[in-house]
Amino acid sequence: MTNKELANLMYPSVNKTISDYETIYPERNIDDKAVVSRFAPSPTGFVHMGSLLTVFVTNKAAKDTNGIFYLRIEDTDGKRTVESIDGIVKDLNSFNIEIDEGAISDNEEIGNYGPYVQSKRIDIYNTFAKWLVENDYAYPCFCSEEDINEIRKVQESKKDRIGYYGKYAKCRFLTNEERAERIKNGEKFVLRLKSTGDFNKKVVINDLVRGSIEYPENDIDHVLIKSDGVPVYHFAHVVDDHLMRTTHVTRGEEWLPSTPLHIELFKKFGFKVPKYCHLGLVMKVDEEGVRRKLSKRKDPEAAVSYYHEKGIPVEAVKLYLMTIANSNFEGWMDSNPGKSIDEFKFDFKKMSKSGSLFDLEKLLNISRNYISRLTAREVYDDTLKWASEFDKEFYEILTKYKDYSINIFNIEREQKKPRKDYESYSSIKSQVWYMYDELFNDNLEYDFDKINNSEEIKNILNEYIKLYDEKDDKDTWFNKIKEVADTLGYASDMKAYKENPNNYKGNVADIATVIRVVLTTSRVTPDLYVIMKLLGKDRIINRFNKF
RNA sequence: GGCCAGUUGGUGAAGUGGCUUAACACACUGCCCUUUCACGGCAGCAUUCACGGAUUCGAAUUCCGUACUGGUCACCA
Repeated sequence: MTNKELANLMYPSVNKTISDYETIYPERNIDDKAVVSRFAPSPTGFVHMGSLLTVFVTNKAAKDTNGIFYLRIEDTDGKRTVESIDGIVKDLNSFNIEIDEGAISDNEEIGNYGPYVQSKRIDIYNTFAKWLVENDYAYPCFCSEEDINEIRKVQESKKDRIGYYGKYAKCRFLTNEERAERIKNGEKFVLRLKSTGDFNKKVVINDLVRGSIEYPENDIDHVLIKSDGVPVYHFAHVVDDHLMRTTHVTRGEEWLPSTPLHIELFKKFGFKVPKYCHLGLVMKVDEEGVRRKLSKRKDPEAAVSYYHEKGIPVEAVKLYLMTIANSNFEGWMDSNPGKSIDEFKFDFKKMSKSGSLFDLEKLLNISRNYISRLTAREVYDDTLKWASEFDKEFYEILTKYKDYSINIFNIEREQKKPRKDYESYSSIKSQVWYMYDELFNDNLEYDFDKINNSEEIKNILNEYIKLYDEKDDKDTWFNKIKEVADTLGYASDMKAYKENPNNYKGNVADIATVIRVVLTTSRVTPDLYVIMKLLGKDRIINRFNKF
């Protein structure tokens, strides 16, 4: 019996050839240097921070070269419950990552190289599988799980390499007649590669991130198609990335060891091997001080939604990702102030080979800097948007006092080096709450410093309110605080105070602190002069009386 | 256990044989400025690049070995 006859028996419904598909999915008509790349997640819910880095970098590489970035859904695992892809699409959208082609919802897609969902490509895989059988590059295997375990036991006892290969690959030695017989009897089978690799020879992987890496050639007769007719990752990867004309395969470094298999498959088909970019994993140090992969299950900060809840600007997350992706990015930013991240040329070669530690501290710092460069109006709009979803109370206040809020956000903003105290939109309320009477009313805890005697505090307030005038400019305003200091026996001149502290009850800073704390409860606030201007005399008097 | 990769300060890292007495950024510490905080300024923070050996006039940078960390060895991706 010929291989062709066997192939027909195995894949009776196949009615196309590989060259048919080559015609349907022709080489892309784009520049030689253009990168065609993809994000290919399995549909297990939402996008993980590590994946987001991969997506980001992959997408950037395509954009930088006027290439194509597409989304392919790898849903070939029957055990993982197939969920909607909406979560993935939503997360991508929320980071403004544009998809040129691919699935855009559970039953819609764009682009001419689809379907982009692997479970809809079974006919294609079968066509390629059939070709392998015809050419003696693959064969049906009838081994059960027990058979495989048996083989492993033998290999372990002989200290041989584990795996279905060479003389251990029992079904490799069946005749086509035997194969046909068993198939006709309805026996389940998987399709296995008939590997021609030699473990003692080396194959070189030219990885864009890692340079050239030598591996032993693959000689394992890997399963290509499972007994349910669905391909495994390895096979789908080769078929899809060829047909979709992918030029750059970006994936986690966990795929490195199976790359020799992928290369063998590409070569058997006579396809061009794409460029590989194996990225280091994003790590974190957990409570026990152990360095490990950032986990979707254990680490809240692994989920992309965490950043939305926290109100960390999408742009800041992107900037952070780029700093871990290409370490020269920060320097580039500094020497190109105001330029968009889009103008930065990303380079795979500059990526770190080892997995980088996820640093929330650094992200927040970038976020602080980013927010400090926005206009007060932008801060208002973004915060309002955030609050509409995550803080209804604040949302209402912001809506009610729009102009007032914008003025608050503008404190010490329009200067060369703006204030950097908002690390996220969620943190803003806790820094400006005292500006709003609605939030100022309950359970006030005043954080006084040196002067904490209420009689003395009232004295100071009484003395001060006599002098306060809303129309004062900043110097006049401060001179009046000095005046109160002088009247009550505090030093108005800091130098004089430092020389002879014992001659005074305290100094002008203590007086300013009292006013500050009575108005805001806090010792730490932005410029008190501006705060008082914004509060207005009525509120000031109220708060003085309230104390 | 086999195969592969990685290892520069608290963190991200620059660095590809002499310009490195190891850049930059974050964090941290001290001082200064100052009505608080922040900003800013100044200073400090790895005599050393996991360890051992080799090559060399010279090594974080090349080679070998060891250790540690990570990945992988499924009809999961």
